[in-house]
Amino acid sequence: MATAPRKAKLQSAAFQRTRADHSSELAEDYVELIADLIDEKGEARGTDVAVRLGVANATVVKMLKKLVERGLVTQEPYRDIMLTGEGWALAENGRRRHDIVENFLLTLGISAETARIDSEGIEHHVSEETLKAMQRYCGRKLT
Amino acid sequence: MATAPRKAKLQSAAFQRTRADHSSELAEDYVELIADLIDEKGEARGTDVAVRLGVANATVVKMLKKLVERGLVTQEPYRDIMLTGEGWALAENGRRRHDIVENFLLTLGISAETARIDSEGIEHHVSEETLKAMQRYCGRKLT
DNA sequence: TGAAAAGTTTAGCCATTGCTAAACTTAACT
DNA sequence: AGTTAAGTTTAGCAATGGCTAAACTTTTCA
Repeated sequence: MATAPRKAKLQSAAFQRTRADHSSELAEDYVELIADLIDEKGEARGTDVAVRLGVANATVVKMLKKLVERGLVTQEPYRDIMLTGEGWALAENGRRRHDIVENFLLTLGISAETARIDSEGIEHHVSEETLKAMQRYCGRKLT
Repeated sequence: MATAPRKAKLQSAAFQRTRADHSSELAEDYVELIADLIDEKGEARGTDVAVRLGVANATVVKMLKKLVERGLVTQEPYRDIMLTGEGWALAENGRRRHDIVENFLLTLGISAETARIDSEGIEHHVSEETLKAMQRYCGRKLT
């Protein structure tokens, strides 16, 4: 049943990188969404974030505190959410990666819906080298 | 600085799927590694798993309990780790996905090292549709 | 065989990311 | 202005996946 014996592909470094990524992934998802809300509506409010993420209000509040600590977000009590310069930079970078991956999948012939979903999962795990190759494949620079 | 206003790409369903994936990802990484160890050395022992994953022994023990509960692994105290049929199936499927993704990246022209790392991060987030497209692109069936 | 080494398990701790329910602020509407 | 509705925050709980240290088995080898 098993294929021919193979070397274990998983090495501690790769595994740990993947684990560590998860926390920054989350931060990036929040920050990107906040950026989108600001661009869309002119402001980002806790409730909107909660609804878009499918998460409770209280969870957003807690997460925002972490993001403030990390210097990505600023906020005064009961006021709307703002991004720091660093926050914007992170959001822009996330959008860039996302767009490259999604476009690449579409170019590969993936359906729009699947491309959207897969790129969401994938965008945080692609190296710059791979992003470059994807852009090359699409035959255009997206950024 | 921001690109033109855009619709928020992130929808609650996609976000939640990504979150939910993380727990099965972990399970799959453990199970795949156990399968590799069995194929390589004829048996899988806790310490090897811990070393390969860069994680403490106790963490492996705890995780194995979860995997037993999920019906992927069987184990008697102080004995080595075995996979159930379901465990093997999961491992095989993980290997399949991994191989497709890694091969695809190599075909794209990515360096071996980067392909290995990126495919590790990506493999859990690609739909069957995308896997099929990747296989098509490589011009061969890998499984 | 019996002591030391190697490996495994248990116990108890911590951080993260969720949740609900209750308290508090701000905004909105008579 | 005062009441209600909407939005935000706090408090306290739960599950996950880590950790160390100490206890316990098994294996190895003098």
